[in-house]
Amino acid sequence: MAADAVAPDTAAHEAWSLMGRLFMDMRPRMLRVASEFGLSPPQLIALKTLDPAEPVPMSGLAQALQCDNSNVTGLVDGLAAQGLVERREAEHDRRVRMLVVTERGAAVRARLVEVMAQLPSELAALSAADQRALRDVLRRALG
Amino acid sequence: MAADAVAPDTAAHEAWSLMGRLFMDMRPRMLRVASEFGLSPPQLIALKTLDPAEPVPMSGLAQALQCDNSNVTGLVDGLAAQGLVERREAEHDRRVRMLVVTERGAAVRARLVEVMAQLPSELAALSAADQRALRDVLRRALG
DNA sequence: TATTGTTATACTCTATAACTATA
DNA sequence: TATAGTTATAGAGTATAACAATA
Repeated sequence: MAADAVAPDTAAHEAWSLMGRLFMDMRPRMLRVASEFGLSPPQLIALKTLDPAEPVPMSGLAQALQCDNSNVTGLVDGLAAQGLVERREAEHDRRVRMLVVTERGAAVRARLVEVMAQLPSELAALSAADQRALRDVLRRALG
Repeated sequence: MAADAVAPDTAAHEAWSLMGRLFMDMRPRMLRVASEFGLSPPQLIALKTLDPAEPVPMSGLAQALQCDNSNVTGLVDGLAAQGLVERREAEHDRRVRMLVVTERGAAVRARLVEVMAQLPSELAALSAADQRALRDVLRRALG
C-alpha cells in the first residue's frame, strides 16, 4: 500500500527490501498450513522448533521461542491434547519436564517442514545459474 | 533447535532456507521497535502499511493486512488514541471512514521504516560485489 | 438487498506475579 | 535461597455473528 522507498540507497538495502517482499508473501501460506493442520500459528512454530530426535525441557522451548515459560505451558497443552508431544520426567531433576515429539507429532512436523520449505514462485522461476548465485552469496553471508 | 535439513536438495531451496534464518533474526528487532514506540506488533504493521500521502478506507487497510474489518476497528482505535491516525468521512459514501496519517503519525512511521530497513549484520558484512550480486538476482526474481 | 464499519462475544497469545515442588 | 513449571490474572489480537447507517 505505502511506497516505502525510504531505505538507504545501497545494493544491500535494496536486496533486503526485496527479501522482505518474499516473506510477506509467505505469511498467508503459513496461516493456511496452520489451519490445515488444526494448529494455531504459535503452536505450528513450536512444533517446528522441536527436534523429534532430541527431547528438550519446557524452558528450552521457551528460550528457543523467546517467550516466557508460562506461555509455553499453554502451547504444549494444545500440542499434547492432539497427541503431538508428550511431557516426560527428567532423570536428573524432578522439577523439569522433557518434551518428547510423538511418532504422530514427528509425521505432522515433517509435512509441515516440507510445506514451509516450498519455494516462492519468484525464486522457483529463477534460472539455475541465478539460483546457485543466490545460494553462494547467502552461504558467504551466513556461513 | 531442530535440524530441519529436510528441504529438497537444490540451490534455491538452500537459499530460501538461509533467507529464513535472516528473518528469524529480525523478529526480536521488530518486537523491540514496537515496544520502543509504544505500539503492539499489529499496530506497528498497520501504521507501516498506511501511506501518509494517500488516505484509505478502513476496509482497504483490512484487505492489506488480510484480516477482518472488525479487527481493524480496534487497531485503528489504538493508533488514533495516540494521535497517529485520524478517521475522516469520505465524500462519496457516508458509510466509509478514510484513514489519514497525522503529521505525528508520519514522523513515527518514517522512523519505523528506517529502523526496520536496517541491514542484518550478516548482509552488511558482505563484500560490495556480493551485495550487488544479491540485489541483481533478487531484482530478476521480483521484477 | 448489499455494504461499511461497529459492537458483542469467544478463544488464543502473551506477560507478570504468585504458587508448588523440587533443588 | 533459587529454579522449573503451573496457575491466576489481565490485556491485546483475531474471527464470527448481529447490528446500525447508508447505499
